This record gives sequence, structure tokens and C-alpha cells, in this order.
Amino acid sequence: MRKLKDSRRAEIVDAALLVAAEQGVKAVSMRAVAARIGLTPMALYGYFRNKDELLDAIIGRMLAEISRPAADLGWRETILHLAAEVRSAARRHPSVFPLLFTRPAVSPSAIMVIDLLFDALLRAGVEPAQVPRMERMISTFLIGYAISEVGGRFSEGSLDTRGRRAQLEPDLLPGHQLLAGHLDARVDWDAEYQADLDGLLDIVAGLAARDQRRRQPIGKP
Amino acid sequence: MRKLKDSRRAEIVDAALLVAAEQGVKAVSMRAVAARIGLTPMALYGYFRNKDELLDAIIGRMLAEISRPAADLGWRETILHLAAEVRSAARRHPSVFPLLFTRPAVSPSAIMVIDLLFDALLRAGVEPAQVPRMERMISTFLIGYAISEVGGRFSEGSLDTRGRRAQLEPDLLPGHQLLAGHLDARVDWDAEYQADLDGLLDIVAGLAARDQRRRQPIGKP
DNA sequence: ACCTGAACACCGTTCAAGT
DNA sequence: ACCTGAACACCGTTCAAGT
Repeated sequence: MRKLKDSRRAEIVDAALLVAAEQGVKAVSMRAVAARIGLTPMALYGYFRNKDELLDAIIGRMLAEISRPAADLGWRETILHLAAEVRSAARRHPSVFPLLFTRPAVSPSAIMVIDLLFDALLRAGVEPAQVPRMERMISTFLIGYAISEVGGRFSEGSLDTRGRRAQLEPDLLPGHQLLAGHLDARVDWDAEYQADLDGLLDIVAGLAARDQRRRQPIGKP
Repeated sequence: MRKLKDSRRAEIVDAALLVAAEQGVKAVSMRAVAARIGLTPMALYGYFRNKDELLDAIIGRMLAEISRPAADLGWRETILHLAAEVRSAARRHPSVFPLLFTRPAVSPSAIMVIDLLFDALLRAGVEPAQVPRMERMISTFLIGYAISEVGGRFSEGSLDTRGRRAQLEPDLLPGHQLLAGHLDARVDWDAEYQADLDGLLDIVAGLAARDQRRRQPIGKP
């Protein structure tokens, strides 16, 4: 039932994703998307109530590419898998990814990721009451990092600016001179992501250990 | 020199900030901003090359409200001060803040914050080579968290969705049931921010301690 | 130096109409 | 059921002109 309607919907979302990839999110207009598949702008309103709903569908489509981690992975490996998937989704859809921070995550695929994180945190031994907080922290980091990497906040321009400042105004702040050599260094994003993520997972592990000690009376191993 | 021009510029940025506060960033158009101070849209092009440059000026204006931490604060307190300032800037300008993640941070006020973080991390004892990475991690968290809080990613809607799902599909994922009671709980953002930030600062402290041990041969206290 | 008017090539969305 | 046409109230930006 309504299979035709669904495939039309998918066709529209695909077209929108293409327009975004080729000309940026700014260029995703009802008119441009419709034109790409030979329709009139008004035809889209049979499938999406308005443009925001179309944008939400694009987000959902992008997150749908995230693969489920194998069920036999440990909690740490599960989170690492999801982190890698989120990051590669961002790299595949750099112009669309920033939309994630702009609207609440309600698509089925977003909820899948959240649920998998919940499950991993519970398996890590984090107290249930702390699990939503930890999930928020981890997903904030995952999305924030990916956006910064693809969206330009850490772009070459800004790094250059920082490095140049260190050379031009050496006594700006005590210690800034010390950093001069490191500010313009080529960044190894993979290594940095890994290191930061390890740090976060250490927080999780530490919290879990503390929670377990509390639940287990002293003396009982 | 060119004092008149500067004050006109400031007047325009103020107007843009007002329009954003009252009707959202979407409503910030050259036409609307100009109209608010009795000008023609074209008059703005004497002060800003285009709309993007006006948006950058808005970001700079918002970050300029961030106060410098007292010079005698410890590294931890310095970072906590900046974190609180960033967060309250986000709460003061919820519609404008998300722009931060959208463009590189090159305004003088953004650079001030970055420099102060650099300085704090050096004082914490973090190896200079690790300082830029740590700064990226902390600022990613600060901005990401603030955007999530004000921008709707953690909005009531999405929390409701998660909680409702736990009740409707109890066997969705093992353990999801355990969380049901916590998903709809009212979130204490202040406490959560504080706790997460403490976790991050612990990473910094841990890294610093390791770096210092390495620089200091064993046996020498 | 600072601003305006008119114009161009776009937007999202509503409504009524077509097949 | 699915789509189109015309219209409305908007955009950013260019160019030439005004004072």
C-alpha cells in the first residue's frame, strides 16, 4: 500500500541531497529540487508539508546510512563503531550534516543511534540515571566534532589566523610563543578524533566503575 | 578617524541582533535590518560587502560580551569562567548562537577566548604540542553543548519521543525499559553542564600529570 | 561620502484548477 | 490521486543616479 507514494518521496529526497551536494544547502529550494526531477515546485507539497519537513527528511536519509554495529561487540567497540559511522556520514554529506544541530533528532535512524548508545552505556555499567546524560555528552561530542571538521570552524583559514598571530604579536599572552610551532602544524584528524574519543570513554569507564563500587558493599569482591 | 562610519556599523549590527531576537535568524534580511533603522537595503552595502559579512559581525558582537576572567584565577577556574560565559552568551542570543558552528571563528573576540584557553591549558601543565588539540576538544564541547541546549536538539519534543518509545515498544532494545523512568525526567541543565565539564577537566588534568611525569625522571620528586 | 530607485533573478507558499 | 498555473509577498545584489 502507498508504495508509489513512498518511492516518489524517496526520489525527491535523493534529488534534494544531490542539489545540496552540488551547490550547498542554500541551493536546496523547493523550486530547484522539483526542477531536478521534472516537477513543478507545488508537486512537492503533496509529499512534504513544507520545506522544513523536506530538510528533516534529508537528515533522516543521511543518518539511515549509519550501519548497526555487530551485536557481539563490547560496549567500547560499539561506541567506537557508531562514532566512526557518524564521522564518515559527515564526510560524505558535509553540506547537509550541519543541519543535525539545527533541529531535534526525531527520525527513526537518529533514534536507532541513540538507543544503541543507551544500550552500550548500560552494558558499560553506568547507572541508569546517568545514562541519558552520558548519551548527551557523547552525541554532542560526535556531532560537534564532525561539524567542526567538515563545516569550517577548524578550517585552514582559522588555523592560519591563529598561527600568524603567534608570530606577529609574540607577547600577546604569556606562553603563546611556546605554541607557535604547533599552531600551523598539519592536523591528523583521525588521530585527534581517536584520542579525544578515548578520553570520553575513559570518563564513561570511570563513572561506571564508581557506580559499581557503590552498588557492591565493601569486602564483597 | 572614521568614527561616524564605525558607529553606523554598530547601529546596523544592533538592529540585526534585534531582528534575530524578535523573529529568528531567518528573518534577518538586508531589507528588514535596513528598515528597522530607517534605511534602504542598499545603504548596508556601504558597511558590509554582503549578508554573510553582516552575519559574521553579529557573531563577533555576541562573543564580545564574553568577559575576561580575572588574571589571578587558576587554570581550572579560568576555563570554568569561560565556559559559563559562553553558555550565558548562548542563552542571551539563542537564535544567533548556532551561527558559530557555521563559520570559522576569526573575530577578535573569538580569538581572545581561544588564547585564554591556550594559556589555561599551558598553566595546567599540558604539553604544548597537545594544547591545540585540547583546546579544540573543549571549545567543541562548549559550543556543541550550548547549541544543543538552546537550539532544540535536546528540546522537549525529542525527549518526549524517547520516553514515549520506551513505553510503547518495551522490548525494543534490552535495557531500554530500565531507562524509561529517566528519559522523561526534567533535566537540570546547570548540573549536567557542570558534571560534564568536570569530566573534561579531569581529562586535561590527567594528561597534564602524565606529561609532567614524563618530563621529570623517576626518583626526582 | 553616503544614500536611494529601479531592476533582475530568485524565494516559500496559497488557492483554484486541471486530468 | 497527482499535478500544474498564476499569484502574493518576500529575498540578495547590481547598476546607475542623486545630494
